[in-house]
Amino acid sequence: VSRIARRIGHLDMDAFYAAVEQMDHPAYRGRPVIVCGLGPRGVVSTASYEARTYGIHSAMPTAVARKRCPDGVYVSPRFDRYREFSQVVRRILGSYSPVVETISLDEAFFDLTRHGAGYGTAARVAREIKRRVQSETRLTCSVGVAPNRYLAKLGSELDKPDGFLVIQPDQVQGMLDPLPVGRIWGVGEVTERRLHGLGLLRMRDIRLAPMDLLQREFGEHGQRLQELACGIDDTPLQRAAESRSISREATYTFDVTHPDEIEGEIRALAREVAEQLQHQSLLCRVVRVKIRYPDFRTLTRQLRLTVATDAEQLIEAYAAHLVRERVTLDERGVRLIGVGVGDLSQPSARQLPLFGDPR
DNA sequence: TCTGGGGTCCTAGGACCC
DNA sequence: TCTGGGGTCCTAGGACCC
Repeated sequence: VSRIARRIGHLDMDAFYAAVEQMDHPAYRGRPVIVCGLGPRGVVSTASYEARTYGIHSAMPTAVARKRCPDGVYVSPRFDRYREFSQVVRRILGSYSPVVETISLDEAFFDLTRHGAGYGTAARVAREIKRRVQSETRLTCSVGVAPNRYLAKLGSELDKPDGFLVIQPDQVQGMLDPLPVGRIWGVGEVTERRLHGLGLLRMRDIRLAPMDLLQREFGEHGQRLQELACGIDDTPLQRAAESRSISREATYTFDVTHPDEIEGEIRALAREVAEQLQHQSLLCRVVRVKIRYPDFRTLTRQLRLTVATDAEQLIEAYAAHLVRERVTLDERGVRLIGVGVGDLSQPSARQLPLFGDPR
């Protein structure tokens, strides 16, 4: 594969869910808005910038947020509404880029390479995209343009909200070196702690670290880590791939204690999963259940089927079997119950029913 | 203050087979 | 009597992302 210099863009809507709520509800504008699970076990999806000044951020328990900002506006997400805006943005990106890689409702990568060599034109086009998104959605976004995905995303992050940042190849090292290692895509809390333990605090430290140290500590991942710290990333943009799993799970306000009730919930979730499977015309060969105990210990049990299926009764029965036979339940009950299917495939002619559709 | 829901990818260990 | 090497498949758990 030839390695052609690229100009990749990344667009990130600013505090997206909260911004949509503020647009739809003028009374919310200028106030701290927190889009979150409203129950006692809910967490924050998105905090508006007003809310962030109270130290509220994504993934924070709603209870904590309420404590920090009792007068905030707390609302549950309306994904259908967000999807509408998301589609507008995607359409705009699609009119400038041959391939748009959607990461989530509020984030996407796009490719500006064909607009010409160098960064002059790419930057101009990206500016235009940003302007159009703003005028067509009335929402602000942040845009990064760089030689690859990883740097483009970093660019949009470094200059938000309402940001615009171009990172050219000769600026990469100077820009990355002082950044904390936690900014590397794929470095979460655990890896960050391990890196700190090794005395590697900034990207520069990883860039200069001996490869055998990184490889000893992180195995295969070590080399990738160093590449990212140097700003190297050759992964191409990809259109949304076929999904590899489908799942439904729920955390209950009160722990579910009775085994019959747990099985009932499992069956209901299994039916929803099967429904979606059928809706997407897919078959599964793995069924799994997930249980989280009150102490947050979490386990999964899965089983492989001999033939791929989308049959509601089968998926329901296997899920019920797994939780009955393979999960230890006691009087403490469970806080979360989940059902999922995996190893998805499209039905082939061979798998079509021989004597008509049994449904 | 107490930890969502939807995903992806990776690793390790055991069973099994030749 | 005391234990190979390589491969595949399956399961479970964990890190990570938005």
